[in-house]
Amino acid sequence: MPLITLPDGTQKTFGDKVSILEVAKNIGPGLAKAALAGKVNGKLQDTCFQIKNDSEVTIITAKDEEGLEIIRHSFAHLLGHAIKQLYPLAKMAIGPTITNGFYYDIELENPLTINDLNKIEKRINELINLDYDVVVEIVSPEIAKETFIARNESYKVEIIDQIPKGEIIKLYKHQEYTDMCRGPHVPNTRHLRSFRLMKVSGAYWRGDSNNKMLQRIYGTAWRNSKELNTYLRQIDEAEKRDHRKIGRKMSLFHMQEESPGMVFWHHKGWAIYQVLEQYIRRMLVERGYLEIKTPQAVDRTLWEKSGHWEKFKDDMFTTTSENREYAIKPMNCPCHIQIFNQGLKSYRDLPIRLAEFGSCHRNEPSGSLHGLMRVRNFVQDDAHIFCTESQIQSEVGEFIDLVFEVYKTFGFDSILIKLSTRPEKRVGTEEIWDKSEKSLEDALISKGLSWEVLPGEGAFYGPKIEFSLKDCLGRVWQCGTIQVDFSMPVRLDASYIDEESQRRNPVMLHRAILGSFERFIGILIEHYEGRFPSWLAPVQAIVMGITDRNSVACERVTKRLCSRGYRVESDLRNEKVGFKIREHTLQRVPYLLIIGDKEEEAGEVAVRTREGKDLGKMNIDEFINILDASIELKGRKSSKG
RNA sequence: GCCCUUGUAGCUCAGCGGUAGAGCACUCCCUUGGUAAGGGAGAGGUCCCGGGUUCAAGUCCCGGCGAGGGCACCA
Repeated sequence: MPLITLPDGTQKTFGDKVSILEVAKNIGPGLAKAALAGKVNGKLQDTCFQIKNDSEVTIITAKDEEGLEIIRHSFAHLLGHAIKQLYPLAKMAIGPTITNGFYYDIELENPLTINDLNKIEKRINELINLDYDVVVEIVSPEIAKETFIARNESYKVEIIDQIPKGEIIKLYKHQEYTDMCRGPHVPNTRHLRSFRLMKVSGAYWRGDSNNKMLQRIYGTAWRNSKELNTYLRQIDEAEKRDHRKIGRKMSLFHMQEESPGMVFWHHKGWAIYQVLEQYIRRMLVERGYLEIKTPQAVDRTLWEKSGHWEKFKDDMFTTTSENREYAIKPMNCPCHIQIFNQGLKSYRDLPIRLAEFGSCHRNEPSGSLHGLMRVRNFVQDDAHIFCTESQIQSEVGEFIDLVFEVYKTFGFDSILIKLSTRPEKRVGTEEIWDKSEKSLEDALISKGLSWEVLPGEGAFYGPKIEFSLKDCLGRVWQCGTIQVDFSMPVRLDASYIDEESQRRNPVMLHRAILGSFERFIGILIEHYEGRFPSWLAPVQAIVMGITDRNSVACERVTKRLCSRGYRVESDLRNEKVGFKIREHTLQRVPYLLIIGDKEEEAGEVAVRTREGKDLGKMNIDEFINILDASIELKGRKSSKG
């Protein structure tokens, strides 16, 4: 007689066994109807699962996060059901859940189109309306294999072959369709209502580019139509913020076929870029960094020495001259070591922090290019810290503080930290890797931070910490990084003289805060939806007259503001003021200054914000105070900090 | 790089075998108007590039290049 303990502490006994559904029924018919699955001693089970021993049981409904996960997973099976009805020759591979939904990888003769997607969606809706039961069957791997061989599902057979012998397999039957899964799944399709098939794309079997490419159908699924619609609206919102669209509308930059993956910065985009660069430069100078500049093209031999040639030669742009082969630098570090290597260094000189806003080129695969986010030519706010082993922790610690301070300046206050450890392909001994990984961990601990470990994701020369920020739509962007490197200084003969007059190799810390300027500006465009805070706004104020009688006064004000270093333009076109206000508001100019006869006479300007707020009339100095305060705040959410 | 989609005016898009279209933007004219679009006229295109099919090709087919969405990659 199993003793069932419910989350609220209530205990119940049943016969010699009891199913989760029966437990739910016993609690109440409403719960039984809503039950999607159960958690028995912490493990999720189908509602038909028979409990034989004393257990803690929780009934899972759509209200639970796990319930939503189950709904999404079941939708993948339902998609399979519809697919096999419409395309009997389809071979189903895997259909997992993902953030906001699910996908299914399928092998099909013909490529699916948007039309097919509509057709499949229609069929799914027809199946949903049948409210059929999903039946679970527990079988041996042998039976499962027979089942899928009979169904000509070679991918499923391949998966079964990798399941350890003796393990049981659950088959989920959606009428004539059979799928295989750990489960649990919803007991009936009436729990599956709110979904949308989003897109089709290619995806390699088992994520390996040597394998066949399958067709992947992405879907989103939710508890109810309200949640679904909220999600769809969110996607629209994200689309409106697309930095490529806003970049064109605001004339910040453009790209063109002749140089794929490289940016033509227009003066307005470049203004943003410059403000960022000056800001970071100032932060670095305050912290003892030395700014340098190194060559764009460097002889192949240096890249061979550094180890980059072997691993990345196909991903570098190269050029030749007089029988010598050069690589356009894909990164700055080997060059920074060359500067470090000039002159003998003492332990007293360390740490040496060399910073460069170095333009790098990487021949990224064409399919990976994406607006400003993934380009072939980029500039990092790059620096390399040469230090002793005992200085690592404090240097990493100081860097962490710097990263947090910079991100706060843009209003990013949710920062995720990841620690990437040794990858398969790597240089350096195990001992060095142990030491490097530990020093990063220790620095994080000393700052009281929590982090996620990404095993095997480190660079080939060392482990790294990555800093990702969440933008206003909750999207996560990886920007900052700090990487420990014991290898490169050895490979490129960097050394210093220690306390005992011994020549030693310094440790090198690679680090960046923004990552690439290109990407970071892309993130900012989307984060602010083009409404840059005043310190970044390409045009901080527009001066416009009511009639052309006011043009001279406008020009005078513009000139005065420009001469003080503000980015200000006048709009003297023969248009009504309403037209100009509309246009510059759409151009997201923070302040609109209007001068009519009255203002001109009083030596004032009427100030309106891009939010449509009327700040009233004031003289220029008063406006300068407002602008200064706004610039001083930068992107921070309050004037403190 | 791989799969699918896609490339027409500065921008957003329509046209899908038979002499290139719209809206906005642009130029000129009228208008000098007080806080999100005043009116009129005009100019503007090797329909991405190269082949092919056809009496005839933005339109159909093949190849290249670019872009979009994914996958893979990301020092």
